[in-house]
Amino acid sequence: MTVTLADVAARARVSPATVSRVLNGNYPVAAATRERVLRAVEELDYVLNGTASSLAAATSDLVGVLVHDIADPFFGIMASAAQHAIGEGGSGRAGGEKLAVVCNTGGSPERELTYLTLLQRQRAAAVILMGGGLEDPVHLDATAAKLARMAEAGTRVVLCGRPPVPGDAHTAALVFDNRTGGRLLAEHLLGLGHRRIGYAAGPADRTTTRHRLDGHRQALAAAGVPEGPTTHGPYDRVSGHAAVAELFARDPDLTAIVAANDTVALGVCAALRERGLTIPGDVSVAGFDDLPFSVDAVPALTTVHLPLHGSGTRAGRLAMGTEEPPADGTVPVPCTLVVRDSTAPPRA
Amino acid sequence: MTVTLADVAARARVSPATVSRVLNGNYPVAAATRERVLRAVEELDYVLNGTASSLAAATSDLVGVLVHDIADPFFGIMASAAQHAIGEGGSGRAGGEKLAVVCNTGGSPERELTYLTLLQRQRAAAVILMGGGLEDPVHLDATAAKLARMAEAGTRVVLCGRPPVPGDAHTAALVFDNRTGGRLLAEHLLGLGHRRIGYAAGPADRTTTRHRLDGHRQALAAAGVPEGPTTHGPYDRVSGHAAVAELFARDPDLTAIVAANDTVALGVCAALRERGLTIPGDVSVAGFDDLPFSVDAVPALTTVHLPLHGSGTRAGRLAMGTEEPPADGTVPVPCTLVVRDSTAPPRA
DNA sequence: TCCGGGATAGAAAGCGCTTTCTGTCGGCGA
DNA sequence: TCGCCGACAGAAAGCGCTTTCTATCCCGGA
Repeated sequence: MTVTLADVAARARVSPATVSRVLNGNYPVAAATRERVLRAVEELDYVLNGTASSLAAATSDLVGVLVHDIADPFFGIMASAAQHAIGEGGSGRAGGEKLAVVCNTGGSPERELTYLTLLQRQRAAAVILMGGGLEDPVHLDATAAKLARMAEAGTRVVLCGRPPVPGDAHTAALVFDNRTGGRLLAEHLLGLGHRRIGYAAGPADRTTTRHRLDGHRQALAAAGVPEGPTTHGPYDRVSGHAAVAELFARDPDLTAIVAANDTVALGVCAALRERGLTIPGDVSVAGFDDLPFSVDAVPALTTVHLPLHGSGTRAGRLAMGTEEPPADGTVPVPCTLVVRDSTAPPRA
Repeated sequence: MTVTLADVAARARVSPATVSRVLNGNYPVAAATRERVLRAVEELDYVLNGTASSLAAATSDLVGVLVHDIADPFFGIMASAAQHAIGEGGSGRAGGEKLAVVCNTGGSPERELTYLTLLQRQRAAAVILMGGGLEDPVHLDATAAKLARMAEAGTRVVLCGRPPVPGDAHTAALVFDNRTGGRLLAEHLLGLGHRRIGYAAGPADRTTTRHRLDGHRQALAAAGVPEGPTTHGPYDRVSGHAAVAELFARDPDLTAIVAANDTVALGVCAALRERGLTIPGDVSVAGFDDLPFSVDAVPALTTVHLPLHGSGTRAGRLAMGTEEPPADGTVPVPCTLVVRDSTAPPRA
């Protein structure tokens, strides 16, 4: 049926062991023999059976990358960078590369667990979890437990943009400084003179959402400015669009709106325009993440830049073991404010 | 070390065979026995070894989804939909789901082949290739040959947005009617009165690019309007931005620009604005794909809608075997024109 | 000339599961 | 009452590879 290693061995007139050694290259084989084997491989069009190989060697070439939503550029960029880093990062078993696979959890903890189990089944070499976790302690625990077990079994675990599990020594974590990001944005608006700032936040139960909000509130409190209205919704434009009505209902005199991220900001802008309001003339709008389209938005979005690409790359390297994590496993990732055209001093 | 099926069997006081049967559920097992086994699984926290299972059963739960670039929403949306369809689509072996893995080829045929080999190694259950192929016959042949071999070995192959391989009976293909899309867009602009239309096209060597361009030219020819300047570049905003200077250099009197896709259109708009030109007052701009941000662009983009989500879902179903492909394996996907604010009659 | 040892290659024992082939047992028709 | 059959469970033979343990060969040094 399909060509097996034994067939290659027969054709090259060597033992299966030798073929395996040629393929894996971690044992001396005479040049002539190697040549013969490689020719046989070529002639028979042999493809190694990865499942058998993984089984026998008790390791695999699979690296899982779990994201909330691939279609969201935030994850797309990080995942893509990680996959690239993993592809580059030296050869896996059998002279091949690692297979970096990205899986969509849809932000659902159940799916996340399902995928983790699947990856665990495949004895994945590493797993990268991208994106904020849930605040819900039940799910947190379940996930943490599973990750701990996987780490124990030799799977490298990397968190990217998600807070580290307290007390877990096995996992490396890249943590975005969302709190500072939120603070910077608020300080920027306060500095421009805004005093009534609405906040179209992300889902209430995610760590990312809370951290950004925390920083925002911290800045307001420090300036002695009362907190404006806040809404919660998914990280999409519809959510931003819907937020506007709600925010204005709760404070008709808003002069600025901070959005959960750039995509939400786009929705906010659209809704403001529909109300006949200009940006930033009537209302200033700020986003988060500095996604690629933000610079082309009209007006170009003031936002908080997150080094998405770089973080994805580092996550990939950590997963490959190419880069060693710091002692405490946590790699802080700074956020920087990017001021563009969507924010300006309030009119009056 | 790790818990194996034999451990579970011992604990449940049954044979390994029985445990396997309980787990796979394709053989009668007495309720009481099943119960006992499941309890043992639970108690020991047993996780099936997917590699062993795949090896023994000669199939796997892996479904590969190859895309040019996850970070591009075009692919993100399709991949995400496909992954969802695959997740839903009934249980894989061992009561689990299929593991849909998406891989970034970066549009490089070498990486595409590498990933295909990796997937072939893993004895993937199916492979979905998303995005236009290369025009280059050498690479086409290499890929086609590999796909044929995989299909022969039982892997289901689905092409999505890529023309079918002529004479290949094994693969199903969802083909976007890019030609009609290009034609519709051109006819729309011609109908508005435009006679000098520039085209910021995608990479010259991709089928998608050529098909869109073909349709565009066909419409111009039918109307007896001479073809305007054309540039080629990647599907990103920078490419669109750069195209503008080039297009105007070749025809300073352009009244409309068609972009390779919406992302490119964004770059075109930005460059036009930098030149002090208004859209659509001075120049009309049209995109392609109807990506989510197009409706929020300012002005909202006239574009060609591609049912990305639906196509991804269908591709997923075809890969799962949930949906049967038509006899000739080709599923045509229609494009529809979406007229928004970025196109208007030319000034004079 | 003889021997120790480095360099290769082979034999064979698994890796952890699936599945075919055999039972075993209780019940039912004759 | 006997025999047959269906329902269930176990034995054991792999699936295709890796890797340890051995064997062989040929070299240089004594």
